[in-house]
Amino acid sequence: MKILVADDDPQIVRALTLTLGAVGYDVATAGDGAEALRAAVDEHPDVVMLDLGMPLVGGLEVIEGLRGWSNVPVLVVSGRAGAADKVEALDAGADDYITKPFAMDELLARLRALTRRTSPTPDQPAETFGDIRVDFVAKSVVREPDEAVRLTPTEWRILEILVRNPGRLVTREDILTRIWGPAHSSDGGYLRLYVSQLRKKLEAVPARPRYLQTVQGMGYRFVPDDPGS
Amino acid sequence: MKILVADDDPQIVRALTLTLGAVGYDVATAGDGAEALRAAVDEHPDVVMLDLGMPLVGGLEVIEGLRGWSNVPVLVVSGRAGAADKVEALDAGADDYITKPFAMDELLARLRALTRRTSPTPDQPAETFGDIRVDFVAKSVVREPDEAVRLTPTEWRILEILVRNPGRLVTREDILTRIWGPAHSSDGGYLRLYVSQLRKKLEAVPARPRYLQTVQGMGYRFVPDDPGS
DNA sequence: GTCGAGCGTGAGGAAGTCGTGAGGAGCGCC
DNA sequence: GGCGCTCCTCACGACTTCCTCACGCTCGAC
Repeated sequence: MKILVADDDPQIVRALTLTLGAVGYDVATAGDGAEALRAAVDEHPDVVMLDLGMPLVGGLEVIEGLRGWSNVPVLVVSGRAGAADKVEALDAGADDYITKPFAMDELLARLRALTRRTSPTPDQPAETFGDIRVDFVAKSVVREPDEAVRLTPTEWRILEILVRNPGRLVTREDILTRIWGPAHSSDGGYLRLYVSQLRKKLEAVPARPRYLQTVQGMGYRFVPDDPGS
Repeated sequence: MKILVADDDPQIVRALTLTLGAVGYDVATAGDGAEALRAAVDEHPDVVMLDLGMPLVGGLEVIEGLRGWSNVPVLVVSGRAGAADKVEALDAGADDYITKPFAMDELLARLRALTRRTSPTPDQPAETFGDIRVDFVAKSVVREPDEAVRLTPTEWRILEILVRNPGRLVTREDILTRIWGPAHSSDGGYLRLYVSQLRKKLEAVPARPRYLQTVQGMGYRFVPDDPGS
């Protein structure tokens, strides 16, 4: 999570850099408006903290400049407490406005609130192997280039467990309890069936599985493509 | 643009209703937290204004209740000016926090800032598929070149959820809670009905849906046109 | 070579899910 | 009150999914 701090007071910049860095933000800084715009282009911050009263290019102009091509969340930090200033900044495109002096707690909370809205979907959304693409977000499986593969809910759940553990052995018992609950810890024959159907739908040669491999007496293992070969 | 105002002081509610109504908002009101949650389910506001100090069910609990199934923007209005209160509310899921007494100008500006983020879709104001054009801004559907398609409010909401998640599977449960509130997580048969009616109005061959596809046992999926073919 | 355990796979019935037509309740509007 | 619209209930047929059963195969033990 990268944040751009723009303020013409070096002491404030320094204090914010330290504090924000300490709580885990990646911090970029700018000392005036022009620098802030340049930094926004170069660094692609996830959120911008902006002082209104900067020399040369003011905070308002920075907001307007940003909004031309980006919708990164902007938090304005200003010494001016008047409603007119706030209205002006917010209507120019700022997302929040906090007046100096401020409590660091509140600032951090407002930053969290701003970034919360824009950050979801951080992890790996998909996995591909062979000509198959498994999209965990869309919950869809397609055979490249464009053929949808239909899976039943149970098939999907088993595939997800396996593919989310690439290279690792997943015991039969593990899969059974995760799908049918703790009561089913031994296979009545259905797991075999579903794996069989998955292979029929996904493997080029179902009889000789390349990706959904059986480990005798233990369970199953998803073997991803080796990018090295 | 519909706004839900929740405050236990009738005078404030009255003042806000008048002012917000005058600037063009459609206003719903609630006098306590329980009422607020009920109104959120029934009215589906585009933004919620929440007083923290309400009797019975407090503002914080309302936020938590809302966040279980909705991500409507929440602006907290409170007499408590301490940083701790702000942090608590913002971290509970509120998007902004303003202290009483406040300037009406600023309140309106903050509301504009909040709704700006969520109402005009960040990417597209409209989506087209087949000979159908869905305009999110105008909340209208037309069959090209010029025939308006009439949707009921509920139909529109379901269509919007699906079309705003192109290619993604949307769980039946997800749709149900987002439209009928957290109490309805299992289908009594009405979702099926509305989807059926949507298909009748939008699909060329309702019996063989091209765009509004069913995923057995899981939910529905909007499959957009493939621009590549 | 024989045997048995573990696994893959086909067939088929039970159970559940989905689509759709008919129709009643509630509500605002004339 | 009558009308039109929307929401929701109910019921039934069609279809999908789940699971059982049975049988054949593979592979290691002896």
